[in-house]
Amino acid sequence: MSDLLERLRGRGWRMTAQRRVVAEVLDGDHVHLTADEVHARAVSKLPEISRATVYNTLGELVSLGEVREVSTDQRAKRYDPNAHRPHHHLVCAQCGAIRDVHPSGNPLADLPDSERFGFTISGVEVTYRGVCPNCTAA
Amino acid sequence: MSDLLERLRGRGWRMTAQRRVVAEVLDGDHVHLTADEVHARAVSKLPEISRATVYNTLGELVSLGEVREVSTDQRAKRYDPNAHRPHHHLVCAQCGAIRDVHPSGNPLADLPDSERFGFTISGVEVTYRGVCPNCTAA
DNA sequence: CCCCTGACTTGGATGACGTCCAATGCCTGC
DNA sequence: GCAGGCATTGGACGTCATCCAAGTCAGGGG
Repeated sequence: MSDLLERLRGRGWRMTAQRRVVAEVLDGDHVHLTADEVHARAVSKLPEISRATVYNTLGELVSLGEVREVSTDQRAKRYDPNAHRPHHHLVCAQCGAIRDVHPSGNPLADLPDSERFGFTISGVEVTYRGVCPNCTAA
Repeated sequence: MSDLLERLRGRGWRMTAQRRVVAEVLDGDHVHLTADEVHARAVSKLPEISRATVYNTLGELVSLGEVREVSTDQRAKRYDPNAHRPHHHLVCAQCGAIRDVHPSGNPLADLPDSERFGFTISGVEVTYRGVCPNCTAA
């Protein structure tokens, strides 16, 4: 993750304790925290950090392309630090668990011109829904 | 749409003026209204209808499988009366316009077992993003 | 045809999530 | 170090949605 911090500094990001903590919280695979969860974890490392700063920082990381914003349900947005390797998501309908997945096909190729209605297509998101092993067992 | 009303009555739905109006508003292709838009249109036909009733009725139509809930952005949920023919969505990143599309591939077949993490997959949603002809021109 | 009952409707309170703002704090280049 | 400007703060505000208790109404039984 420190490479992320280096990269950001290189882009002229002013480094502060708050931003460092937020970046640290967003580390790892299959991490998909809500803003509130990020804030809760950040507080445990830096008690005086405010919600507004977490929202600001997350928004900046998204604009910089370092973090992806994911809406798997109609609840709070989630933040996915795995922004550099394209992937899609698999969501448990019961507990909300999320895994990153890499399907083999190319959905963009599957949309014929006749179904594009003159749009200039720029991207596609795929969300698989199902029930995770834990919830199936229960 | 009256066939929808017939079907619902057949399932023991108590028919009321409010429900009829909501069902009428949700008619047509490429219709993806928010709850508030549904309410606004319903009010013009039945001035005293309340927001709560619109939310209740939309929720029931969704449980009955007659309407699909769609979250194309992180704003308000949208309601899609085209629930019987499977399809995906194409969204304009600028104006938010939504079209129903029918890609040729089968995304479910594109997810190998090794990428299923033990989940029991039940469905998949695909959202194409781009810019519509109107916004491209502007 | 009317009445009764349980389902439906209402609107206002409540809650989750996110944004905005003016005042203050504190990086960083000089 | 100092200054200037970007970053942080927290509390108000906004949007979308849900909840609730009280009143209303659809439609089957008599």
